[in-house]
Amino acid sequence: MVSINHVAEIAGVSNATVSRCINDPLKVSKRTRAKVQSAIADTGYTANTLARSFRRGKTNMIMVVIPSVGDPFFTLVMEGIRAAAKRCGYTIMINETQLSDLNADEIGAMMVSRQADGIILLASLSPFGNAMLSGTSNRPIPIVIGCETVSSDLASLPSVHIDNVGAAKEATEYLISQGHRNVSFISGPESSLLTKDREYGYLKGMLASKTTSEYVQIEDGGMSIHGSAKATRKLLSQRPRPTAIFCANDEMAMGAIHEIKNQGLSVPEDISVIGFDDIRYAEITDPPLTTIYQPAEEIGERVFYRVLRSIEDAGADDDMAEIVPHKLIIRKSVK
Amino acid sequence: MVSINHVAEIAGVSNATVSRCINDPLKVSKRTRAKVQSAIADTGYTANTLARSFRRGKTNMIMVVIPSVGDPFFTLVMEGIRAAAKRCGYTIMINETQLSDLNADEIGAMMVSRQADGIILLASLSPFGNAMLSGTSNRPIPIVIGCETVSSDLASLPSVHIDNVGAAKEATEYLISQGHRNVSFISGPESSLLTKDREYGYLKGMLASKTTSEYVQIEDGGMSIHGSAKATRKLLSQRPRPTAIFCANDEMAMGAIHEIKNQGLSVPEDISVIGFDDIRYAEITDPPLTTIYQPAEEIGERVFYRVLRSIEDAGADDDMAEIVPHKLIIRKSVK
DNA sequence: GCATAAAATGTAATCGTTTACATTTGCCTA
DNA sequence: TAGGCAAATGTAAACGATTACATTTTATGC
Repeated sequence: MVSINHVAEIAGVSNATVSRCINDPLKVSKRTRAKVQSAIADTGYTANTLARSFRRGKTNMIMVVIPSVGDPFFTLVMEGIRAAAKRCGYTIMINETQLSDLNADEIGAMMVSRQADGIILLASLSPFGNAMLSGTSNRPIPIVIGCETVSSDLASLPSVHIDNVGAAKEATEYLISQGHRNVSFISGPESSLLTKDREYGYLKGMLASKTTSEYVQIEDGGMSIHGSAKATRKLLSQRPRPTAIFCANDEMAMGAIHEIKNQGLSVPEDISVIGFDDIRYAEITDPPLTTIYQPAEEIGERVFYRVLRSIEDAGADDDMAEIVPHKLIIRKSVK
Repeated sequence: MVSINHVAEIAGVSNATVSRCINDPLKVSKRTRAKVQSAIADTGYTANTLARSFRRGKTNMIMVVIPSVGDPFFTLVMEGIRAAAKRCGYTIMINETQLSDLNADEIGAMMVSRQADGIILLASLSPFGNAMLSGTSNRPIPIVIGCETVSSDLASLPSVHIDNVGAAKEATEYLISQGHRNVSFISGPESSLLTKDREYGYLKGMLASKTTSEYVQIEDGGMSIHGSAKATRKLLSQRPRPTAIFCANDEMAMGAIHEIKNQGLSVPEDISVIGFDDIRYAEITDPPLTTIYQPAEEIGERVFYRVLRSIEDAGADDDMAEIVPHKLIIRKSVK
């Protein structure tokens, strides 16, 4: 493999000159620049990224930890991250880590491995404290949470997300305003704090209304289509039967709709369904899904810039939560 | 940041001993091992991955190039890759590159950047030749194609995929066997060779039958829900109207079904729809989607081991295509 | 043409590991 | 206890880039 020294030899200059020619071309005379460039072309030289990153102590990579690459919502967030990263000359590395596997120590290990300049966490952490996460100054590299929130057990981390509690409350209130009294909620796993926030929002919405405060029913849908279908089956078998089901994300709403139809009932005539996220399938479900829209790409973009700012200026990190607006999208799955 | 030298000093040994203690503990005496280990624990030392990779000339990373991280089918393939990679101590790096952006030169650049020990391409290459892709020995690091096929313009590359032509022909023949004569095909973009193969399979199926050989209709659905909906609208406006639509992937089938219903028609009573891939949504569409199943995780696993073999033994690379079996899954979208 | 400043280039140290080779230590046997 | 061999450890040179500092070349003004 051709190295910078090889190029230097061919061009008849020192390796330092070749390096300058690549990284700061104006520092080298036109004549030598031409020589070096043709030597580079002749040899087909490309800088060894590892050597460079090692020496510079900077990889220009951001690691994104994501619970599931297949999630259509996170895909959009990723898209926002990717676009911003590209603009800024960063490469993103996706690390798919199941929620349950993820604990603060593992993140700590990632942080010190120096393979990335920063970490974006599209997942919540298990509530095990870790020195590296407490306090800006202890973190070897910056870490920002997107979409999710942080357990209060941990020192707070900078984050970008919607007001999950408020949005879920809004969705619940919408169902109530449509005349629903028996509203059930299909939640995600314990490990997803964001889901707990939505659950809390549901509860707040239900309890705020005298008419519904007695009917509160929560079933775990495991954040999957099948889990949600199963949860729906259980909900439908209970009496009084829910007239509306609020799912913690759209994919679970799809599972719920499927199961409701399977039982010979129809949406929204018999049961209304409302989702969360507004993924790309939401408008083509049958009926089209009423849901909460999150500005996914914007979250991605903001979360990236947040990390970038901390990379460039370690002091800029402020551990604040940045709240972006959500929106209720009314389609046809709620009557 | 604490380095190996620091640990060595604390433990009162040389850095070489610390290194051995980490990489080949049996080579160091029990007594020193204990000293070193406690020094590591005291200092919280973690090896600098960059320095290590640089020195070793090996990163233990595999780069996966994927057209869209959100694609539910590729997600499954990724899952297979990831599981196998984990077993073998490799980290995977996902590089999402839009099909249209991807050309052989860019891949070449990735190859020489040495950031990964191997490349898995879940995408086809633009038909621009590149010396690095022609002939095993020219490639700095191994590259294997998964799911997709390679343009014959390029020298062949090792690959793992189903028989797309055969599977598409089978799907078409199934429609014909159900009595359909006017079968239309919704294809993907030119850049996706896999889609072209499926198109070719469709053509073969249609032309093999005297009854359908005159009706051949192909519309570009751009591999997206919306593109497919648009293509479907066009197909439905034509006379004679298709009685069945074969979509090059399931997501486009979802778009087609949505549009058919939008027009007040029903599936499969008025129009039958068949998809390809058997993604997780296929069984919850309304009606559940008849489609071609691909062993996605198995493909991922095989493609990983293929790369691994080439990494461990450069001569093992054989440029052969490995064909895995597919299966027609009959659900309710075809009558 | 000379002094001087500025620009261009070269020299060599450095980043943190690994590892070939050299040296020391420990153990066993005669 | 000396001799010899194996095991354990140390020494120092890589890996390929960047960069502070030293040196050379070029440009400028007189």
